[in-house]
Order: sequence, then C-alpha cells, then structure tokens
Amino acid sequence: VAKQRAVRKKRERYHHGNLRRALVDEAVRTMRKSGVGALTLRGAGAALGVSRTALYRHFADKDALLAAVARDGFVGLKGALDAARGRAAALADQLTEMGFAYVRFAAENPAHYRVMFGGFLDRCARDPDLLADAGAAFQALVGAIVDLQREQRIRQDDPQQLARFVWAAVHGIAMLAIDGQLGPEPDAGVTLFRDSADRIRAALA
Amino acid sequence: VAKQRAVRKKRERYHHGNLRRALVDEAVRTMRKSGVGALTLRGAGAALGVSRTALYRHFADKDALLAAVARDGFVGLKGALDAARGRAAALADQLTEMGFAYVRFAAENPAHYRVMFGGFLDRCARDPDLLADAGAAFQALVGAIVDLQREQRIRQDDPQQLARFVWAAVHGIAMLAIDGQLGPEPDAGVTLFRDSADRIRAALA
DNA sequence: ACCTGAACACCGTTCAAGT
DNA sequence: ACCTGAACACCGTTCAAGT
Repeated sequence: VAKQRAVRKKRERYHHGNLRRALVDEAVRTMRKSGVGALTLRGAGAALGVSRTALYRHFADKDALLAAVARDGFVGLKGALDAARGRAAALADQLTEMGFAYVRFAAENPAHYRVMFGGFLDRCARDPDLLADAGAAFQALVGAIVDLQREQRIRQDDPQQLARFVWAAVHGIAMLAIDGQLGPEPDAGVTLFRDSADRIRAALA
Repeated sequence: VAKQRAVRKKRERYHHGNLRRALVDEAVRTMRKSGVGALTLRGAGAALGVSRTALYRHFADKDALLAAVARDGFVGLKGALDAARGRAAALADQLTEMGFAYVRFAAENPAHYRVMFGGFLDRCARDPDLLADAGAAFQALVGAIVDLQREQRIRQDDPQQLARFVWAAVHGIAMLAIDGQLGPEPDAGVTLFRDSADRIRAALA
C-alpha cells in the first residue's frame, strides 16, 4: 500500500514538471550500473512508468538528454572540487586535494564523466548552458591557482593558461584510468596522480 | 574499363584474405569523414561491394572490428612518434617534438584516436594483441625518457612512472582538444601543448 | 503535459542453403 | 571464404488522436 502511494505521488509530481529531472536521474542511474551503451529512451521511460514518447515533451532528442546529464555531471564535479578545496588544511595543499577529488570523481562515475567530455562542442550546440556549467567547474581550478599566485607560491603566468595545463594533466590521468589504460586496478588513476602530484607542483614552481 | 578491372582485382584479393584489411581501412575512412557514429557494418560491406554477413568471416562482431581499428591506430601513432624523435635536432628536443606529433596525430584523426582509447580494457579482451600495439607506442615515449636520463638531462625517477605522467599530460591535451573543450579552434591542442611544453620540462627537471 | 498505439527507417546478429 | 535471402530483437523518432 505504501508502495502504491509512492507511485501515485511520483506520478503526480511528473505532472508538475519533474519528469525532466527524473529522466536525468534515471539516465545517470542506468549509466552507472550498465554503461552509457545500456541507456535507451524506451528503457528510461519504462523504468519511470511513463510512455516511450513522454520525454519528447522535455528533450528534443536523446542527445539533448545526454547534454542535461553532462550538465548535471559538471555541477557535481564542481561540488567535489569546492569541497576538496575547503578540506585542505594549508593553501599549498588545495591544488593537490582538488586533484585527488577530480580523479576520484572520474573513477567513481566513469560513464557520467565520459558523457561530460565526449563530443563536448557538439553537445554545447544542443544546450548552451552546458558551456556555463563546465566553465564553472573549470573556474574552481582557476580560483585555486590565482590564490596560490597571490601568495607567491607558484609562477606568475597567465592563470587561465596554467589552469589549462593542470586540467589537461588531471583529465589525462582520469581518462587513462577510466579506459583501463593504466591497468585493471580500479584505483590506478589515484595512484598515478599520487605519483604525479610532485611533478605538477614542480611544473608550476 | 580500368575501373572494372580494379573492382575485379579487388574482388579477387578478398578471396585471398585481404577483406579483413579492406574492412579496417573502410572503417577508418568512414570514421574520418563522418565520425564513429556513422560506421555501420552494413554500410562498410556495401562500400566494399561485399555482402552484409561477409565480415563475420573475419571479425566476431562489430567490437572486434573496432579493436582492429584501434590496433591500426596505435601502429600509426608509434610511427608518428618515432618519426618525430628522428626529426629532433638535439636530444633535448626529442620529447617536445614527440609531444607535438602526438597532439597533432590526435587532432588529425579524432575519431580514430577516440576508438583507440575508449573502453580500452574491454577491447583488449576482444583482441589481446591490442595491448601489445598500445604498449609499443608507449615504449617510444619511455625510450626517449630513458635516453634523457642517461645523459643526466632529467630526474632519475622510475622511467615508466615519468612516462605515464608525460603521457597523461599529452593525452589530456589531445582529448580536451578533440572534444572541443579548449574552444572551437582546430589547433587548440597544439597551442596548449606549445604553452605547456616548458611546464612539462620543468616537471621532469 | 501527459497518454496509447501504430508506424518508419535503421541497426547488429543469426541462420539456412548455396558456390 | 565468400554469396543470397530471410528473419529476429531492438533502436530513435514521428504522428494521429486522445485526456
């Protein structure tokens, strides 16, 4: 009976405009369990007790849904980076802590991470807000670098350029790890970042 | 008439066991023109004047074909890296030259590059030789680092570990560029590597 | 802002029966 | 080592007609 009521309640909420949110969550859930290849619009609809065509009221097509999934991912990534920055005891540790958080985010959400970055430009054409969400995550990194520059802890180059370099290094580690290119160990990415943190520090000195 | 003969000749070769090679080439061609999403087994067969089911004589399924495409890519990447290393005037320039070649390879073959790295571990299960081809490309990088160490030009850490760091940095630049995350400019990756080469050098010093 | 139901074109893959 | 031809299950997407 309680279950019945839960379903009823859910149903009602869909009519209040939450189907969009529910679809993104369902897509993320499916991807986490079975990869992005397992995500089908028909399956997502069925899982939510909604017709196959209902989602076209909220998304132009499958790619638009994936763009929303990507945006959701960048919001989560920014949250993880901000939290890591706050956790750092000393200013000098902020960037390292953020690097660990970044690689860990990717390792824990591999399918989601791939959607965030795969064909980014094409997805931005579908949903211009994606660019802003991705930019916000990137700015968390730029902010940490600007702070370090202000305290004279790292070189005074263009912070955007330095941030791009650090981003590429961490993104490369995350991607290689996700794709299994660093070996089958699930924490291969975290390990490589641990080994590389001193190199990155030296690069910025 | 000449065309007719070419087709005839091609046909004959297929029966000599070259259909496998022709399928890989056709897949690469299609991906280059229209992306990996445009690659279909039916289309590849039609383009080669071969039945829809003929390729199952050479590949277990579509993923096995993509594994062969990935292997082909790693062979090409290793060739580009070796050539770049040979081009370098001084020993100190080898790594930089290889970095440019790497990023350029990815920029010129984006779809191919994605197939090489996407789901690498899963693809290795399909075709164990993929691991060897990828390893050979990686060893080109390790070799350059070992040479620099022998001449005391860079730090004496574990060369495999240093190579992984450099690889991740360059891979990250290449991936961000391919996905348009560095902006719509087609040479955004090469530009970022140019800006980052000094950082990487400092990291290895 | 949803529903049902039917339909379209396009997939990967399998199989039977040939040469 | 290829072929033809038929079939299966599964896609994304569209449309008409409802509530």
